[in-house]
Amino acid sequence: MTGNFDALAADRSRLARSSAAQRVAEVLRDHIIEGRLAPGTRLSEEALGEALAVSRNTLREAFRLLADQRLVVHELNRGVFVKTLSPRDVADIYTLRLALEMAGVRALRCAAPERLAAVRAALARAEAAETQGDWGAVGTADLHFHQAVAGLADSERIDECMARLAAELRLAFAAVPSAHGFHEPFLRRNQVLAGLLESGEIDDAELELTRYLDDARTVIVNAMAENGR
Amino acid sequence: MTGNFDALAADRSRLARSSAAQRVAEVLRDHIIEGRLAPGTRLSEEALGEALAVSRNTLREAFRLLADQRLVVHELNRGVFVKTLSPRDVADIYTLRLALEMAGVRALRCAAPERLAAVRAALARAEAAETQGDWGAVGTADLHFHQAVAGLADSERIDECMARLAAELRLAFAAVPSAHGFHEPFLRRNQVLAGLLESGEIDDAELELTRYLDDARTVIVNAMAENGR
DNA sequence: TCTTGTCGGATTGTTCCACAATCCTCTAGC
DNA sequence: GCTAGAGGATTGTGGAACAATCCGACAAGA
Repeated sequence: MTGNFDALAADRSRLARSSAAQRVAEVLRDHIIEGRLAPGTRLSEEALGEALAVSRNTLREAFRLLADQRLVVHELNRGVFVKTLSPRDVADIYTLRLALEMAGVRALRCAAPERLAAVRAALARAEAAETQGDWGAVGTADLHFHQAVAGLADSERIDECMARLAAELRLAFAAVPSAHGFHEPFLRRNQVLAGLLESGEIDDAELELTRYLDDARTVIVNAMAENGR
Repeated sequence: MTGNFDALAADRSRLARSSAAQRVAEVLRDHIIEGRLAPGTRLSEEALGEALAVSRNTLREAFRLLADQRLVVHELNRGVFVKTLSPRDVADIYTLRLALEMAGVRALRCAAPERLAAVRAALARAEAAETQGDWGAVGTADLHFHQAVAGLADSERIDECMARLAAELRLAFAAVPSAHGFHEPFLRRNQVLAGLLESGEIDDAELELTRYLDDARTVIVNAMAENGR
C-alpha cells in the first residue's frame, strides 16, 4: 500500500493547468468585471480572436464559459454580448443571495463556531482596505465576506453559486456612482452581522441579513434608475 | 404604439430555435438521465461525433453545455466523462435544495396564495401518475413539485438552479433500487407539505421541508452505500 | 520482483479554412 | 411612408491538420 498522501491531495487543484479557452475567459472576465467592456458590447468572434490571437473555436469555448457565469449572453446567429443587468436582474440576484447566505447562517445553528474563521478574515480584509481608503478593495472584501457567510453551509454547490453571483454583482456595483458612499454603511453592517454570528444570536442575524440585502438591493436599483435614465 | 402583447412574450422561449450543439446536448442529456450512459463512461469525441453525425467542434460545444448542468465532467486532455455522483455529492445537492426550497416557502409569508397553483398542479400530476402505477412519472412529478415550491420565490435564478439540481437528482434517483418504494412515502409527505402551504402554516412547512429533505438524502445515501459496494 | 525510464499509439487541444445559414442594413418600388 | 427584396457581414457547422498530452507497454537497472 502506498503511504498516506492525503495532505498532498488537498493541493491537487494547484496541479490543474488551464486550457487556452479558460485563460481567454479569464481575461475577458476581468475586462467585463472592471467595466472596460461596457454592458451590451458585442463581442465579435473575428475581432476578438485577432486581438487575443486565438482561433474562433477557442474563443467560442471561452464564450460558453462566460455564459455559464452569466457575464455574457449568447443569441443564436447574432453573437455574444456583454450582459446588461436590468433592475429586475439585480432584484433577482439579491433573492438568490438571500437564499444562499441564509442557508449559511442557519447552518451555524448546529455547526462548530470555528467555521467563522473565514468570515472573520474577510471582514478584517475589508477593514484594512478601508483604512487605506481603497474602496475597490473594500468591495472585493465585501463580496468575500458574504461568500464566507454562505460558505458556512459547507456546500460546494452553494459556494459555486455564490461565486457566480459575485461576478454578476460586480456588474451591479458598476452602476453605483460612489464606491465609498455605497460600501461604507454596508461595511458597518457587515461588522454588526459578524458580531451577531460570533455571539450565536442566529435569529437576530437572520433578521439583519434579510434587511441588509433588502437595503443593498434598493440602493443599487435606485442608482440604476437614476444613472440609466 | 403597439398593442399590449405581454401574454405573447411569455411564450417567447418557444420561438427560440436551437443550434446543433443544443440538440446534441439534449440527446446526450436524456441518455445520461435515463441511465443509458452509465456514470463514469468516457464520451469519446471521435466515436460520439460519428454516432451522432456531428463534427468534433459541435460536439465539444455540446459537452460544455452538459458540463454546465454538471451531468458530465471535463478533464483536460483526458476528455469528458458521465458524472459519477458520490454520497458526498448527494448530500451537497440536498443542502442546496434545502436552501432554494426554503426560500420559496419563506416567500409565501408575504406573497399571494394564488402562487400555489403550480405546486398544486404538480402534486395532482404526481397523484395521477400514482393511480396509473407509473412510478417513473411520479418521480418526474415529484421533481416538478419541488421546483414549484422553490418557484414560490419568484426568481429566475432560483428556478435555473433548481432545474440544474433536478437533472443531477435524476442521477441520484438511478441509485435507488425500487422507484415505487422510494417515491411512495415521499409523495405522501408532498401532500402534507402542500397542505401546510395551503393553510398558511409556514413555520410547520419549513420544519416539514427540512425533515423531508433530510430523510430523502439519507435514503439515497444509504441506497448508494448498499448498491455501490 | 519491484521500481524507474523511455517509447509509441491514441486522444484531446488548437488552429485554419470553407461553406451554409442567418441576420442586418440599405435601397428600389409602390 | 411603408414593404419587399438584394447584398454584405457575421455566426454556425463541418472538416482536416498538427501540437500537446496522456496512457499503457516494454525494457533496464537495483
